[in-house]
Amino acid sequence: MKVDQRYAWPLTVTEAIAIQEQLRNQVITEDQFQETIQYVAGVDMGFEANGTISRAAVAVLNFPDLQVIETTLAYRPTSFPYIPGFLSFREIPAVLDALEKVQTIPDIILCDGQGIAHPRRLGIASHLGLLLDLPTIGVAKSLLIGKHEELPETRGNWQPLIHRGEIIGAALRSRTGVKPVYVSSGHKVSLSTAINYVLRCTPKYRLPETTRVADKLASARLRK
DNA sequence: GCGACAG
DNA sequence: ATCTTGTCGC
Repeated sequence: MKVDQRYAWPLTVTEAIAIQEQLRNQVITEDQFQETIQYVAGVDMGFEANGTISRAAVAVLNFPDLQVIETTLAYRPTSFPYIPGFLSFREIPAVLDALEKVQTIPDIILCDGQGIAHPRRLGIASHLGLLLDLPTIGVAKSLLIGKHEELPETRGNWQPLIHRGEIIGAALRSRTGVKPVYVSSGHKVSLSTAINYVLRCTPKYRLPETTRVADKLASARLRK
């Protein structure tokens, strides 16, 4: 798919904050996509050579069957350090490279990380969704900000994630008896819809099949 | 000022 | 994220 790569990436945290503050108002947290979802994609990142090389993998699966349709891989020098709250500036460049190689344009992308469950409401899922103008959902393995009540052990239960009196996402039990995942709107997807799709993409394991496939492809262990 | 802190 | 073997539990 075509990806606009003319985007100017920041070199400092100060510049990054300015970009986040400017983009946060453009994020849409309501459903804004056609009802017929045919393809869902997942992205995964890996790093090599002491973190100097970024490796991005994209997996496109059909929906709701979740059969793998296509996968792509891309490398590029890492240009931004890992700083909590600024993950997108470190990972999105390589992700865009991998997405450029994709033939099948996904209807929704599930990202490894937060959507609006972010200090300035612009986690990696929201940022990527804005750049691509595609619906995105944030699915994180751990919490960045916010608090939530305990939730029942059985799959499907969830509790709202609260930050400064706002519901920014949900702690969702994607599998019975395991730690919850943190779901939030990325762009053009509401929270309830996001939860719905995450559950439909999580038939067996804690993480969505999309990210699991991408992870397998980019697994450092298997590449060694 | 002291912790917390996506991947 | 990454460094890494076996091990506990359903």
